[in-house]
Amino acid sequence: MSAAVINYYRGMSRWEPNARGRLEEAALQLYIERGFEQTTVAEIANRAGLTERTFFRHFADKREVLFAGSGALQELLVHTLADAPESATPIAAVAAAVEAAGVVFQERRDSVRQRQTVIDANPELQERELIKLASLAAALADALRGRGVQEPTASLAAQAGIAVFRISFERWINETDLEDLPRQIRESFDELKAVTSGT
Amino acid sequence: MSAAVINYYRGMSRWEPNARGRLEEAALQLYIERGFEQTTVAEIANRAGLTERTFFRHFADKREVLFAGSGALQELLVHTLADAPESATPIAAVAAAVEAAGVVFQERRDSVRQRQTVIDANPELQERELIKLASLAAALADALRGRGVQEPTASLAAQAGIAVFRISFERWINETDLEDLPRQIRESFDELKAVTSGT
DNA sequence: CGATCGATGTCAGCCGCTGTCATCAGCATA
DNA sequence: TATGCTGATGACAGCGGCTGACATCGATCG
Repeated sequence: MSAAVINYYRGMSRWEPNARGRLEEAALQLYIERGFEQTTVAEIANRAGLTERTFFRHFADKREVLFAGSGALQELLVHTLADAPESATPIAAVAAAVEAAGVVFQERRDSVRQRQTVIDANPELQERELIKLASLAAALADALRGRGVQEPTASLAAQAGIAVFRISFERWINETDLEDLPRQIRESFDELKAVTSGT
Repeated sequence: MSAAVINYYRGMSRWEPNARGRLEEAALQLYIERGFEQTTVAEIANRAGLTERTFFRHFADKREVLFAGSGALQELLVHTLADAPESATPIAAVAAAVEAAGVVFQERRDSVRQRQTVIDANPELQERELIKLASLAAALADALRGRGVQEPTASLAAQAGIAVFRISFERWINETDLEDLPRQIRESFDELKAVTSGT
């Protein structure tokens, strides 16, 4: 309809390109403007010039639109871990991967913060974030097993790494004076070492 | 209606007692029989002799009915941690709390397993479980801070403890030959120590 | 040129969940 | 004993998330 008219005058293809991206952008805007619960999927689709049905063809549910980048993050973690020297201990390999993720987050601090503000304001979104983090931990554990690490060592190292990331990330995003996330991550790994050494 | 009739003949109060418990029981049964998604709240309420509306007065949503016990678990963790000797290190205090939880789970292995089977079959329930675990970790971190432990040590020790619990629990519930959960927990704490010592 | 395809639109419908008001036994209190 | 209040439940309407089924129509391929 309206998109078709635009296309007609522009002489372009049937649909405006990048429907998925437009939906992501519209959703983030609205979640910030009105809050997650107060935003309907119909409103998001409308702002993107699409219909509600199309939204659900691109995203499994109303929450998932905020987590579109988690696949890429998982790949980064797994690849970085795989590239760690064979001699690296499990926790060192995990630390390298988590630190690499930290660098990426650091580079996009503003948008990361914006998104996190939305998530922190809504328990449903926190649930989704937690299961994504659990999925990352599972992927790390898998990658470790691929390097010959046995259970439960692989799962423990992976979970510990994700826990370190969570805690470092939270401090980095909340406290204005902690600007260096990778550094914060390194320090938290050291702190974890100190904490566990005194069982 | 039907409940009123029953009460009339029994000469008891207006409503059958323990509505909440009946709802929990009916829900678990149906989730096992047909699966979580295939069960409607109306069906649960019906089996419990109540209405859908009443279900939502007792539980915030369809998932929450499976997590009614999490409050008691949190209290157990916090109290056990508080009772640990003042001289105990943070991780040792956390270990004591998690181990106490392990004992409780051990005592109810059958019902725990049944419930976990339902959760493992459904991502929505896994999300809820993860946020409950995160809440437990937050409570442990709080309790540690109450003992004077600083951040990020408190959060790290708490998260590590929950990670150990998760991994131990998973192994305990999936492998028939690992019958002793508290023992599994102790061993995982030792393993964590070994893992982190080699950064 | 015609067939097929893929992204989107349209519509009907289920179900989770909520607000609102009614009901009515039990209890307290006059 | 009569009266009024309370708290748990029922009844009902309605919104919004989400899905299945079918229609549309430019692009692409043979």
